[in-house]
Amino acid sequence: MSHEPFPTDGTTVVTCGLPYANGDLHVGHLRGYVAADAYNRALGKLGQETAYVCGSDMHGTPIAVNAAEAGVSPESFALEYHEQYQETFPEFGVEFDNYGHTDDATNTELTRDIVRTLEDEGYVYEKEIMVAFDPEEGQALPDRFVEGTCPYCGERARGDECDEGCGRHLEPGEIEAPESTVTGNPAEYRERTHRFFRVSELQAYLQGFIDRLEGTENAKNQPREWIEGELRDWCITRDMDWGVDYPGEAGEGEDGLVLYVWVDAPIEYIASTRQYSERVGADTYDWEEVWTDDDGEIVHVIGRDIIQHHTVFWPAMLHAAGYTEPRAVAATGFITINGKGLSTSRNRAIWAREYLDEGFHPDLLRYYLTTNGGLQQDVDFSWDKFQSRVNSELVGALGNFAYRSLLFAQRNYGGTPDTDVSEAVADRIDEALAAFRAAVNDYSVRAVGEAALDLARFGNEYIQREEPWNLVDEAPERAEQVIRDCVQLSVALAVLFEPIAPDTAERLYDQVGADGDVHAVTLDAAHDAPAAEFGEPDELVTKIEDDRVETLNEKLAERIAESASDEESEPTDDTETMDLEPITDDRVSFDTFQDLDLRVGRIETAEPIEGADKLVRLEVDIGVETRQVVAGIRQLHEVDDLPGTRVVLVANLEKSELFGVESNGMLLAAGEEADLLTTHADSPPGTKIR
RNA sequence: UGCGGGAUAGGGUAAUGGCAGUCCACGGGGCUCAUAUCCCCGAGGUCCAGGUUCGACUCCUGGUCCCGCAACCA
Repeated sequence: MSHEPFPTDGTTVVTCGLPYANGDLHVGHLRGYVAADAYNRALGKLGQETAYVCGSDMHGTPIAVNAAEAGVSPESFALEYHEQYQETFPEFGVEFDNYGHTDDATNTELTRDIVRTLEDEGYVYEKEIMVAFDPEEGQALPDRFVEGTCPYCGERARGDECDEGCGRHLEPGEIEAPESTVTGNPAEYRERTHRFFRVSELQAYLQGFIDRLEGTENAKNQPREWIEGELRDWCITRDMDWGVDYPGEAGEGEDGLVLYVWVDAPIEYIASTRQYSERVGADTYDWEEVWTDDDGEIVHVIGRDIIQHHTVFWPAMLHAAGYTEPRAVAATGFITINGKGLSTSRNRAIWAREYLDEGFHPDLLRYYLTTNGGLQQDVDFSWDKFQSRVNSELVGALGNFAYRSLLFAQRNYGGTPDTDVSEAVADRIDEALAAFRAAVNDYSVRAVGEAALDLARFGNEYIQREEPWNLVDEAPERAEQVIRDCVQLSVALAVLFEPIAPDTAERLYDQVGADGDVHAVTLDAAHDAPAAEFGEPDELVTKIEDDRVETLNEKLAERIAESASDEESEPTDDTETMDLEPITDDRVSFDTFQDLDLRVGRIETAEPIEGADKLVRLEVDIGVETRQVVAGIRQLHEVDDLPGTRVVLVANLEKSELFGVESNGMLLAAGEEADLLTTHADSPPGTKIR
């Protein structure tokens, strides 16, 4: 890796975070993939040798669990999404040079290879650790699938950290009185041999790395404190079936261990580059030049939730295994919908498929997502803003300039007037090219888009100021000059805008009859002469009408409301298909039941707890006193409707604290969705339940 | 609540400690080849409270709000 400005002599790879093959694509995903695609295209425009690769992340517990629920193998479950992604990306102009997945042979073999190297280099050690095990389910319970009592302070704690008490990190096996967080079954410890990666030995290296790293501010700063603090070794194996088998001597995977998903996932970046290289030949693009040579340039575009993996564990692995370190990590912010957090479960999302089905051109969304805010900023999506930006910027500024210029040129000259571009306009184009180059070196796709839009605005200003329509008769030479300039500006716009809106750029390039492939040319093509003759231009971008936006807003609102009411009706509709837990065989004595002090309560006040999805803080009148209780009941119950509701409260449950709010008692509620229990006559608050 | 990131006009985005600028939207006026562009005028802003300073969006202290990760009394 160099720190020379782009273009460098080295070979670049641009990657984006692997989509997890577990659900449909929405605008939140698209933002990162489009940004990385645009960035890669922009690098190409600078003449940088580059490739854009990615792949689906197929492993990990959530896929295993969801596949089991769907009654299919994890492999076919994940593959189905993988294929869907593979089809969808090109529809948005996101064109990977290679798109693989983490379960293919290239990746699994390379992963085992790298792990073996880590072992050979002495970065891996075995350690016997006690792993929590659910004997009834016959299932190991890694990390947060177990909780119990902290051996240091006696507080309730998670398997890996005493989160509520002393805050200590807990090693597997330390926690006392473990139980499964999935089934609630008491867990027992079994001794297992796991493998650890000595990240701690790479601390000095990582400190240097983070100083060299380029990219967005959040990616460069967030890991600092961690890298400069105490680095712990990293357990890289898991007790699971689904994943890359650990490269064991006795036969791979024989001991039932797979690699932690965060080991094989980023290695897909390398594997995918390699697949590309092998397909096109090393003469065209050599993956080893990127990943093992000093002048390979690796640029990761990721979501800001996975910064730590890409700035600590990943460079540690690369360094220890003898690979090139990343030059830049650019972390994108998130997408909100109408100012609220995108939520797939509540259907508050704009789905990739939905957008296309509405018939909008992909370039419009590409433009919106890449230029609405800085890369690391959160960006809000609304159909209103979408319309406004498309109409005023793409239609009004860029589309209108190209259309009026080319139409005028075609009608008056049948194409490009036969004269040279003025020096002033050539200079203005150079200015735009410089802005474009600076944007790329700044990892700012937003500024790439701005460079084009600014030039379009200049074009409108220029043609307006010169009024060629008044000059054709009075000063024909002058008119020719102006229109020649405007046609050249259109050529430049096509070249500059290609990374952001590849198809729009291609159509514009066609309209001016330019030679060559606008996707392949470099920035100097902005000065290339257009065709002497070309036909009448078409509208580049279509305006979005108001009633269209109204309809879209209604659709979205309806859908969100619908999915909320679906959730409400689900528990009753689905009783037949629901897996009901068997009635437990253990009988309890009446005395044991008497130990519970259950009371009728009436909710007095209710307010949501900041930052929690389901929790609500309640004041509950139980006759003798009013209790503050925290309950996770927002799936089914509107916070505003709660006051006045009669509920059943476990009054003598030990106190606990959630999100920093004390909970003094527990409400009884049915099922996963927490359907509240109530009384049907009018027992006053405080009445004992028996 | 722990860790981290962030906050500049209605929406974006700039400003080595030195006149808060710019794009879109908004109000008024003008122009018109074009999918209503351009020009002129106007209204509107540094999250809050302290501090350092001749001078603070910028530096320091405290707070508020938003977001991510973790924790979601089931």
